Amino acid sequence: MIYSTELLKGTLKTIVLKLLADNKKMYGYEITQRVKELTLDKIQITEGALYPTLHALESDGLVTTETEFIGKRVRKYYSLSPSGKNKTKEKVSELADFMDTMKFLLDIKPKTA
Amino acid sequence: MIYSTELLKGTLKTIVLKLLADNKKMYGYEITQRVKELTLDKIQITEGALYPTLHALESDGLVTTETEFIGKRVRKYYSLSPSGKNKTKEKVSELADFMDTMKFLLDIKPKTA
DNA sequence: GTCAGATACATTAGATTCTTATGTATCTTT
DNA sequence: AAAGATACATAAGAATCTAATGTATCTGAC
Repeated sequence: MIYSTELLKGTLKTIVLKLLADNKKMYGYEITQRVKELTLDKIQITEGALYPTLHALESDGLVTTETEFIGKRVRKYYSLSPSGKNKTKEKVSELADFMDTMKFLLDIKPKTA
Repeated sequence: MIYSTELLKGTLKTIVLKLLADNKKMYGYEITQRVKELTLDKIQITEGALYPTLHALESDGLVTTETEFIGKRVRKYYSLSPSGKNKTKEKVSELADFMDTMKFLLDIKPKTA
């Protein structure tokens, strides 16, 4: 199963932040591959979604970047800033809370027969 | 806590379908109030989001409607069609699966120290 | 009896966030 | 030499929400 695309909406930023919190520094392509691998291909982050997200995180001051050259090819590493670490905790706990709420909502029993 | 709005995206249709599956028939305003009540105000469905969603479900043949008059005021009840019932099962199980995947993803441990 | 707040429908402009497509360039494997 | 993987990026369009606005009726408090 590959999830219908609208489910990912709103969770991408949190996923990226959490991965950076766990891995110190990562680059864009690596993030797409890691997510694909960890979710057994169920979640595939497209580059058109990822790069704008990374740029937004950077302009919000949540991540910092450093560029490396692998041969002649550029590789741009992203790391959490201090405020990014705080934001990650917020977003992860918000999402966890939201998922609990949703689980409850999807298990509710009838009120009217 | 009230969830940041982007989280709701993609889950609204599923919430509505599930409520209809559990309650046979409901009207729009009732749905907003029920969700608000069940989630202790954490999720508040706006009318601007709900009504277009209900109309879309209807034009997709997933729900049927019947109009009632309460005094002079119109009340429009929505009920699941047979295909709506199948769709509900699909969407609920997809969302449940997605949430499991997300929980795993948000709990992952570092790969690189 | 009137006025505020709740009930109940609906639409629209604008924001956000994604997909799909496209572009550029390098590296690796056959 | 060519195909596929690696690696960055942008842009047009679709989808889905918020916030604002509109209309109208009902109810309870003063």
